[in-house]
Amino acid sequence: MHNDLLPLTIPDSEPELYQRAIALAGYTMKELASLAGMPIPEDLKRDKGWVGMLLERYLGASAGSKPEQDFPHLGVELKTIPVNSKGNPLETTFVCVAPLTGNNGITWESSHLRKKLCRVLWVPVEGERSIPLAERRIGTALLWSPNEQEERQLRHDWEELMDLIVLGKVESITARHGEVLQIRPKAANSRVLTEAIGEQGQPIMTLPRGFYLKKEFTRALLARYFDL
DNA sequence: GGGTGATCATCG
DNA sequence: CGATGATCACCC
Repeated sequence: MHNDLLPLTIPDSEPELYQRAIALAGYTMKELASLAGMPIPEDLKRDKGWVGMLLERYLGASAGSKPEQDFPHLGVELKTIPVNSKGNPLETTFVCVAPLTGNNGITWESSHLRKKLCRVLWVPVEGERSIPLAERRIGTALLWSPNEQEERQLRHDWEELMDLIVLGKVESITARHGEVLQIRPKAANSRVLTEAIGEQGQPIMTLPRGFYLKKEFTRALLARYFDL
């Protein structure tokens, strides 16, 4: 362990960010939390974002709640991804909130989702519940941008899902829509409501939704780099 | 309420 | 037993 692992500055270039991420590979949550002076919860039941926050700290991401990328000056988004012993994702990946109103004139090119996914620093983390949180290890990070096929898939699903939203069919959307991208609830609980477009074009109140990447999509992109 | 970080837990 | 729908904590 070395204190160089915990910089107090934000990275000023993409290579620097990448080097910081790579340097974390192999360390356990216990080691990193200890050096950062962060208490470790027993599990993630009530601290679901804990690993993400820990990594933000080590990589110099501007913490907090911004609809922007984690590294706006670099145009890079940070995502931690829980994986099993084979390196396959254990969970889908939240990308951003699905906009349910104000979508006139919004295109794939101008979409929030495309911006978030144009450059992502993926940090795999052991996520199996059989491993105590403190003993889980960081994997080897990778910098990714969608290739032609991935962008095509994302765009296709995004356009299909956004069409349903704009046409007032948001409440008929299930997680089964979309090949690589899905829309699921994203809220504190099922009583939370937000405005959307109803079937007759009228305003309705509905559960807030988010865009999530399906596991097969992230599995494939991780493998694409692993096999290099 | 609407964002950030995500995983939980029930059900088919 | 994996995926869908639900939920947890914190910020402003």
